[in-house]
Amino acid sequence: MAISARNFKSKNSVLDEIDQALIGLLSDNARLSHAELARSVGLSPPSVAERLRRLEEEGVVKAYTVELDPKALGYTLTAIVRIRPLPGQLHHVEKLLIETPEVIECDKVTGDDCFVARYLLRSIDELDPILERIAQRAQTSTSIVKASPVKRRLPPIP
Amino acid sequence: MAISARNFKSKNSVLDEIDQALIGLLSDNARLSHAELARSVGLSPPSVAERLRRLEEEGVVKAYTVELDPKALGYTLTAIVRIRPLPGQLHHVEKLLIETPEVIECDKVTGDDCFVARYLLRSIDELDPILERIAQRAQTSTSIVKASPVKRRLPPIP
DNA sequence: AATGAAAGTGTTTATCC
DNA sequence: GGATAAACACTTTCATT
Repeated sequence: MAISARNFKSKNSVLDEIDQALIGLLSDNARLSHAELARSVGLSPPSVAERLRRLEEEGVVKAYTVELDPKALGYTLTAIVRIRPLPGQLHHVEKLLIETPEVIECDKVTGDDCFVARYLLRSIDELDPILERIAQRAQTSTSIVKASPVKRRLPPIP
Repeated sequence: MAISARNFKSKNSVLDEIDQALIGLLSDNARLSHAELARSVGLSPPSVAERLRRLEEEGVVKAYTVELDPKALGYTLTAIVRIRPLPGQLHHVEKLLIETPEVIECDKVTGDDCFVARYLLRSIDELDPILERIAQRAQTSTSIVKASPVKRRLPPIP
């Protein structure tokens, strides 16, 4: 069988306007009922349910999740740290990053800096102790986030 | 709104085990019904509704949102770009970043590199054209994401 | 803070187009 | 792909503790 219409679709999903509208609505409030979504897009609730089922099945919609406010939990500071492990320390450093709950995101990248990690901190005083363990096994370069001109947003939808 | 007793409270939220469980459940699936949540934590649906209402009011829960899979939309590549605007170009560069839909996240940071931006790309061929406009107004340093040892996760909850 | 009861909504499945 | 209808489930409000 050649590339089937369905496989083709799932890897190159072109979403119609209604799918886009549904995703837009859910990105604002993932708890909207099928009934509310249906009223917004002009379909019946079962049709909305079926579209969401398909979007989930195709893997376009990966999850519905909750966004917490770090400030409300006392995290007043975000730091972005570039990390270059010392020779032989790569795996240990990676394990340390994974096991540090203050690291809320970490990517392994090309280039001299092997990792880029995002830390949440309660105060600037926490920076030094938290980086200390890693500093023994890696060179680090820390930037403090002053503002976020683009907060996490959706990928552009084809 | 000025600083109020309520804001104060929201800055020092200590969540009990049930609130933590609710957040944990919702972070896996923000569309779970109050009834399902209630069964999981051993409360009645109205009690769950009231706890969520409070978490939202306190600002701990900022939003319920949908997570899309960039791969399913054709974005095979993620790049992290550090951007140092040339003299006088800071605002123009910032505007450009905000208006570029491929930039799904951008922070303004301390240090020589003024911005750190996360780009989604369909292929490596897109990198050069997309950076070109910015390259006229800033020095850039690009890292390609090879892996993500820590995918976006929740802040540690007190 | 939490509950139970009741009225109002929403979901889901089957059937049809 | 989408609609309707009916059975079932959930949500929300309120009085109670």
